[in-house]
Amino acid sequence: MPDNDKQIVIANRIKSARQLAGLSQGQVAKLMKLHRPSISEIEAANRKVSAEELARFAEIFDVSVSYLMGEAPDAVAENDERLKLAARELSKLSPDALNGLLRALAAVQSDLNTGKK
Amino acid sequence: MPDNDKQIVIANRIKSARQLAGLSQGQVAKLMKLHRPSISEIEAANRKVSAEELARFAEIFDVSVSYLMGEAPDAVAENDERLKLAARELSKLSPDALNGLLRALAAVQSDLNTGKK
DNA sequence: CAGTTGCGTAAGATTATCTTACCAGTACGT
DNA sequence: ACGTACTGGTAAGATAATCTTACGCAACTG
Repeated sequence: MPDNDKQIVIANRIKSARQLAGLSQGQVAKLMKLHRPSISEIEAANRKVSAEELARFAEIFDVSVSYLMGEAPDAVAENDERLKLAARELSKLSPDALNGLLRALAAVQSDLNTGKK
Repeated sequence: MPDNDKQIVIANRIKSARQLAGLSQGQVAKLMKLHRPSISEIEAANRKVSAEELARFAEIFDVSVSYLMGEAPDAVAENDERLKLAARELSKLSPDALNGLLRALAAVQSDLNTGKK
């Protein structure tokens, strides 16, 4: 499974973040309400980390979740030029208006898909 | 255990992001190399989501990981994620429909600006 | 040396997930 | 109406992951 790369990156980030936070595995285990061996296995990439656990790690170490996931800071890929224009229009709306519009759009789309209306 | 709240939030975000992306559970299951019932259970918050899986969901739906985690209600970032989803909805419309919608948006916007409603 | 702390790891018990299957609702064409 | 296909929820046994306890070892400290 060459897809474990991600898990290894996450494991390494967790370990280094813990060390930089000056915490022992035992202390972290207590804060996470886990047993110490679990922390050890997580840092060795022998155990998966759930999304909830990842959020808690980020809290404890005071880092962002995306950092623990080894993500690049900026990742807003906009391919279609028209989408940019549409998004720019939308960005001028208030959050409430945007909310309503999103629902309306979803409705329109499902109508198109099902051939209704 | 208000600790399951997080998982419920994540589950809801995944479900709504999937729907807005116009994908069925089966399609997502294929992309994730999981079985469809697993997607169903994840969206029902009956199964945990691993960090790796969360990253993959974010890829597939083209949203940020932190959005799926229900994090950082940084109004701007939140708005940005919703804009992405809205923009993708727009891309599914016909050119004519899109043009009309853009005009309607401009009208709505001017209404907002002038305090009308 | 004796005690402590931190970390890694093993093994059986426990729990979660997977896999297959069946079900109901919806939409569409015959 | 019918049959077919697509979507989503859920059950049950098989499978895989995690937990829990325990042991071992190295690096310190008094």
